[in-house]
Amino acid sequence: MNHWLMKSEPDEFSIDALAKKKSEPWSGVRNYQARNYLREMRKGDGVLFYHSSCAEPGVVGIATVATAAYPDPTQFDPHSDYFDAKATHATPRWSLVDVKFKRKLKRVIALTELKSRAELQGFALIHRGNRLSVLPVTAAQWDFILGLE
DNA sequence: GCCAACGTTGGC
DNA sequence: GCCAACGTTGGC
Repeated sequence: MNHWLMKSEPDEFSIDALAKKKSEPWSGVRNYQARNYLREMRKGDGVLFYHSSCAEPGVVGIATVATAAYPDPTQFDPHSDYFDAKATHATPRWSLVDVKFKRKLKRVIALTELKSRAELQGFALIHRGNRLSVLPVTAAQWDFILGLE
């Protein structure tokens, strides 16, 4: 099993929204590196749910990858913000996975706290300038972060 | 294929 | 709201 971190703006889609919906197609990723990580995901992989662009950015919950990657339907929808005229059903460009709620953390593990930990200095999230919305997490990083809870 | 312009992300 | 980082686009 692999581990990942997925960012979401809580004003758009929060951990509480995921809790209500149980499972959600993670549409709208339009970055090739992030897309490639989505394609590497397997059902059952662990996901740290991260709130970005908000008062307290940080890890707020745990989710599970519920499906392998499949074509993101919003790329074919001309009415969608995520429409991509260059994508076709024969050659889809963008992928998504379904993400299933597991649980909220007892507290927010803030970005500032993650940055302060020597154990996480190799963690992609805390590298300055990293804007990827989907990131790999090592088993050691996963265990350490959840150990902070 | 280079690279300047532009747009987006996201912390602060 | 600012701005640094950086991915994408498009002219050449």
